[in-house]
Amino acid sequence: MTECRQDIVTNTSKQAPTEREEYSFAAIEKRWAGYWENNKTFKAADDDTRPRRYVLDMFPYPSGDLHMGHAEAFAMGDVVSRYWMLRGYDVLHPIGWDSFGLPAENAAIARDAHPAEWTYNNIATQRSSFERYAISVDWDTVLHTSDPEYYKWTQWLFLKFYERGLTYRKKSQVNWCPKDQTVLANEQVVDGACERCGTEVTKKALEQWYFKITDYAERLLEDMDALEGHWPERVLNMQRNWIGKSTGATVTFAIEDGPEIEVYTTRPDTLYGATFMVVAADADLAEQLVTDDQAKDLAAYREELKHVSDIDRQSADRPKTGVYLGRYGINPLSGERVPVWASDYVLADYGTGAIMAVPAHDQRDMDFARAMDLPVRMVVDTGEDNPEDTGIATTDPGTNVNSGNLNGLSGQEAIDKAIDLLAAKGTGEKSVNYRLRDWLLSRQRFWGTPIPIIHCADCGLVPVPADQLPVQLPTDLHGQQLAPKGKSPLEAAEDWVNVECPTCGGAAKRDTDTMDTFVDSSWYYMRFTDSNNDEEIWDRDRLDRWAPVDQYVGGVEHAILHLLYSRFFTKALYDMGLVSFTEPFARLLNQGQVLNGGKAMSKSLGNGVDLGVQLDAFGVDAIRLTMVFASPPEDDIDWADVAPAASLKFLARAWRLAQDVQYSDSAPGADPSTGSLNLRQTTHKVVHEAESLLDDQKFNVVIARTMELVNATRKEIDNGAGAADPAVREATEVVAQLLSLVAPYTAEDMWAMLGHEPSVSRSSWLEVDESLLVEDKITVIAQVQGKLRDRFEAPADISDDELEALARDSQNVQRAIGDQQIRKVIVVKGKLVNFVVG
RNA sequence: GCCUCCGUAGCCCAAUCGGUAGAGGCAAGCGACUUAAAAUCGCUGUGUUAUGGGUUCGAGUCCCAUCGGAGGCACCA
Repeated sequence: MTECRQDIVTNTSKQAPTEREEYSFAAIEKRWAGYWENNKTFKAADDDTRPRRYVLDMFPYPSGDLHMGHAEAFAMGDVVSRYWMLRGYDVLHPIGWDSFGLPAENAAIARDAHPAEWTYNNIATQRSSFERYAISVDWDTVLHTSDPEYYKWTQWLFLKFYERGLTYRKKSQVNWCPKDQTVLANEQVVDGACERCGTEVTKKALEQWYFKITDYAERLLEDMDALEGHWPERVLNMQRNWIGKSTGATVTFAIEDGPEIEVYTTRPDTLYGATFMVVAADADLAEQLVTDDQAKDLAAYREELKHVSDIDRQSADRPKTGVYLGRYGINPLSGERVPVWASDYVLADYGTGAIMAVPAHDQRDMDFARAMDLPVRMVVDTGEDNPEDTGIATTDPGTNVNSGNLNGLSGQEAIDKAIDLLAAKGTGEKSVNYRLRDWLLSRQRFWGTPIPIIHCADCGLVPVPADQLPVQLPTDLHGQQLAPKGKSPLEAAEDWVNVECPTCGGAAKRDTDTMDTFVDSSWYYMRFTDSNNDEEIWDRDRLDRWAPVDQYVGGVEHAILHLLYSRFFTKALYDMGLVSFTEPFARLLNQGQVLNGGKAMSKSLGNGVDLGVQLDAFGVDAIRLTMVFASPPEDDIDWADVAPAASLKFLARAWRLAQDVQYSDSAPGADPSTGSLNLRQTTHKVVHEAESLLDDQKFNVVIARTMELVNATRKEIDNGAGAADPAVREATEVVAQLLSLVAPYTAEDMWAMLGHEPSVSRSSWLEVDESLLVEDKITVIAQVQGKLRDRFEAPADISDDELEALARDSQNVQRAIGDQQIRKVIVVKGKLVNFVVG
């Protein structure tokens, strides 16, 4: 931490180079190192004197030192934070670490150590790099999710959720990573593989802890409407896909000599085409339904399925398999008897785990029907070839046929009518389904928040009383004791596991699983408003003053996982009356990735670019500038395409402006209105544009405008009014302010050279003089039939009539019109005249 | 298969409301300074705005289709 920075001289007073020198990023970095931290320049005041803003970067995982990806993300967040500070807001810009997680455990196993050691060493390294990188954070807010002072409250929240029935245990077929030896949430399985290590995920029947996020599916979906325009379209789309809402009907089928079963369908209009039923082979339902005669077949089929991997199982073109259960169901509308089958193409945990199969209008059912030689009946005529003949299911809307009372209806009409008929008989109703599953939160690993539950043989699940929180991780486990064994390493800590039941005082055991680290990060943004509170989770007033986050910045890889979980937590806490808002992040910016040669940097490809090496070669400011200028923030940056050397050149060019002013007769506070009008117009135009560009997150364009201003100022110094001109000072001050958003060292140095007290971050933003934005002369274009024919200069306040007259006088225009008749003249004020002829 | 976004100069990218296609940078070329070079300064931008239609006085911008790229969901009934 700070002790790593002894080499750096700390400064607390105004300073500037005392004689003319060359731009040296190393010298400038040295001059300002430690300044902002020592002076708490970026500490949130929380004093109600100014409007507030809360800027948050997704907190880092302490995997080692900072890398290029951190450098980009934090450069973007800093632009926003520093800009708002310059605009006079009281900005909360906190920093902390997401410090629980597997890599620490693996490192501990490898070096026979405790995960805390590796974790906190890495945090110290990253902190030191952040300081060098000069991000504008309030260092008093630091928190680590692995600190007992933090996870105490994670456990407290877990119990709040438990009280409300939002946390529960359930046994089911869960995703299991054989390499990490732990269960995984649905969101952590990507293409059938573990999101973290890439190992193919298998299924295991286990009893695990869940959060009931499905209770919030509809609100998570609905509330996205309010985020429209403030979150990237892509992220909203991804979350909508993930929630996967569908509307249809649940339909009850009676079973001959058996229990009735419900099915879910989005196409109740095709009910008359249901020629068989299928239940999920791995569901209990299959076992309940199967007749004694068929029981053997079902058992054999289930055994077979155990050997099919998840990846194979999910591929749609795999031949359909299944087994007849020996039963018949009764179609509630037609009264028809239909056989009941079991297959793995029906999922146990979606809908009711059973379907009515309509082979004519669903390709999966068609494939099954063909494989098992089951009947196919067309009930919707779409005008396409009859699926009974082609084997190709038709799914478009059409006119119902062979459908009793539904005949002649089509599309939504038929669906509504079918539901009405079912409802009248009490055998079905309209219903909604979501693809979203409950969040599996328990993990069989050590380095995470312990689940604060005690298992008592007599009392069952007993929450750890609030006054006994936190349930701390044992500190005496290390090395191999932490190795994955398929059950939690905590089980080995016998002293820790065996406790008295808080209810009956009898012998009991602690829950030995730990929480998914996404639980930790679901609420950290709230804790940041009151990080050091050891009395309560947060002071409600403080939280309400700052939250929700005004601007959140982070990678799109969390589009579903973290962002969805955090939204869920916020809504659940709102319902518990613990917070007064329902969405955590008002605005979201997804910065792109930093690539190299078109590919993501990785060790295996050997194309990594080391951030430290870049910083040493070009300086912090040039690297930050390169990150921001390269492309729009959300686009990827290919490091092979950018030129940090050019950024460095530009910074030197800007810095020299300040030096020229410093060594001229210019004095701070000179009245700029006595200076070059031309340069002043440019300066005010640039500031004016920068304001809207920054609001629109077009940071790369802001840099381009700053470059223009630097060019114009250089020209004024060399071939115009000279360095002592007050307009040159004004322009250079604006350059320093704009640069302070991305190049804090250079900007601070310029500000000092211009004779101001630090910090430039605390200076006041130039108030745009509207009169300087008005141009006195404008270029007007003349068109004939929308084609450009001439352009000419005119006074800015020219009237439409005069403008038209001027255009008529143009020889080019007259030539283009020739002897054609002018039918219409369109005049756009101060811009163009268009003659419509013919 | 379904859903989103994107396609502008050799490259990265600009272009409020539909109104002059080019702001900034890279690369390239030329010039000034220099014994020379580096650094610095200056000058140099003609392109099917992916393609084809449509709307409009006027389309990079709006609509439709196609092609290409990126991403998400997917045996979800």
